[in-house]
Formats: sequence, structure tokens, C-alpha cells
Amino acid sequence: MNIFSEKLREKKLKVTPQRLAIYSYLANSDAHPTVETIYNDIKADFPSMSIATVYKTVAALRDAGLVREFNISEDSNRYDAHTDEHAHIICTKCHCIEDYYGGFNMDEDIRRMELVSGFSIESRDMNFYGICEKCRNK
Amino acid sequence: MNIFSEKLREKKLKVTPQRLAIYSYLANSDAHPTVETIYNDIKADFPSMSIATVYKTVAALRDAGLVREFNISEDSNRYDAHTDEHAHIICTKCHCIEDYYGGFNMDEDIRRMELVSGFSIESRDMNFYGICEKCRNK
DNA sequence: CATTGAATTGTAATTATTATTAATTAGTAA
DNA sequence: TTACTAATTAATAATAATTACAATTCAATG
Repeated sequence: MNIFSEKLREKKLKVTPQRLAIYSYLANSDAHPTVETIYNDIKADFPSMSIATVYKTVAALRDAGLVREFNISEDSNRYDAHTDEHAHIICTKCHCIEDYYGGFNMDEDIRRMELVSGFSIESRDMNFYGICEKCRNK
Repeated sequence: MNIFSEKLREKKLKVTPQRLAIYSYLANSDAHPTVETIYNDIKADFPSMSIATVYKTVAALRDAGLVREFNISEDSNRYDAHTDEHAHIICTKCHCIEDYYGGFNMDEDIRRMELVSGFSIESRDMNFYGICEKCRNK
């Protein structure tokens, strides 16, 4: 039995061909695609699929914690099936996005923030903007 | 002379009543409003204003560095005229957004990230998600 | 297997955003 | 001031993003 089917079932999500396609596509990508991109890339295999299904599916996967949704001040959200805590670095010239899995020493800071704000923090979304190596060498 | 006119002029943006209204509205708000909200709140004073003008204006202000644009995985972007570096804390229950101006001790971490990634980092966008005090006490 | 009900899908509608255009307005320099 | 130029505005149209809803499909149960 497929590992992705497994994970969907674990989360009580029905296993449908469309979901499997979208989830495995995301899991095998490190491009942080938008709904539009996912749809275009999968359409070949599922000509009948609607883009509405992609919207619904990524929302379901997000709610189940199987994908991360984030936004870098663009029109549309981006999706990422690599859910272990990591930051994104975005080049303001070529708009490429790089994952950064190195940690941050901010437990202390966050504890202070919880104290000051009264929130209990559960997750975070950190996007860094700058110039990538390629663009700098031009 | 109005401080907001001043700032617009500094950035070579023509000072129009609409711009002044939108910019000062944002500067006096800590609600991180969307275009829709800005439009609705200002309409009373400018009944003839088009929502397209609000879109154009916030984009101009954003390009000039006078407002920050950000998105917390919603349909529409949010805007904030408080441009000094600060994080946002978002309640996943009531969806309220709080500003946090306390700093983070992450210079060291960022330097390492620059080294590892090859990027030169210029700015960042940090959103923390959790439960606010009010929601927790329910 | 066949039945059933809830979850999921695709079509169609809605909402958000951008482009276009003609008219108006701000800023500059005579 | 006045006249000029380029930027900005409002209205409208066009496009893009997202959601609602009726039809269909999945999987649980007998």
C-alpha cells in the first residue's frame, strides 16, 4: 500500500486519485508551487480534474497538517509538503525560493514574546528576503 | 504642513486627497486592514473614490517603502504603515493580529544562514501563530 | 457484492485584482 | 497667477483567484 494513501487514511481523509496525485506531487517537489502550478502540472494525467479540486485538496491537506501553506506577498499562496520546521529565503531579484533547515536560537525570545503578548505560540512562518548568490554575481 | 504630505513628497509621490486619506488612515490604524476595509472606512469621506484607487495607492505606498504588505494565508493582502521591523502574532481561533516590537536575538543565526545559503539577507517577515489570551480563557 | 451516507468532485458563480481609457489634478516654471 | 505636462483618478472592462452547490464517488456496513 502506497505511503501517501497511508498518510491520508491516518488523517481520516478519503483516498481519491486526485488527492493522491496532488499530495505525491507536492511531496516530490521542492518548488513551493501555487495552486495554479499544481493544476497545470497534474492536468496531463487528470484531464478531467478541476482547479477547484486543487484548492479544496490543498486546504484539506493543510488542515490535516500534511502540507504547509504560506505566502510571500504574492497573489496566491504557495504549498509545501515538507512540514518539518524550516524557513524560506526569497530572492527579491529572481524570486527563487530556497529552503533553510538550519535552526534558530530563539526559544528564549519566543518565551518572552509569549509573556508580553499573552499568546501561546504554536507555530511560525519565517520568510527572509535578500539577493541570491547567482543574482549577486551578475 | 502635514507630516503625511511631507513623507509622500519625499518619495516623489504626488500628494492627492485620496492618498493622504489612505496613508493617514493606515498610519493611525493598528488593525492591519485589507483593501476592502480601507475602502469601506474611507468611502464616507470620499464617496466618489473607486476601490481601484485604493489598490493603486497601497501598491504605490508599498513600492515607496511607506507601508508593509503582508499576507497570513488569507484571500487578500493586509497593509501596515508601521514599517519599523516587527513581528505579527496571529490567533488561530479569533484571527486577531497583534504587533510585537520586541526584538529577536538572531543576528548570529542569520549570519550562519547567509553563509550556508549564499544569500545576502535584507529583510524578513515573521508571523507567529497561536492562541490569544482571550480565546484561551474561554 | 449492494446499499447508504458523508465526503469529494466539477461546473458555475462569486469575489479579488489589474488593465484601460478619458477626464481631472498636482506640481513646475514662465 | 497662468499655462503646461505628466501623474493620478474614477469608471468600466477584463482577468485571475476562490468558493458554493448539485452531482458523483468513496468506503463502511450488512
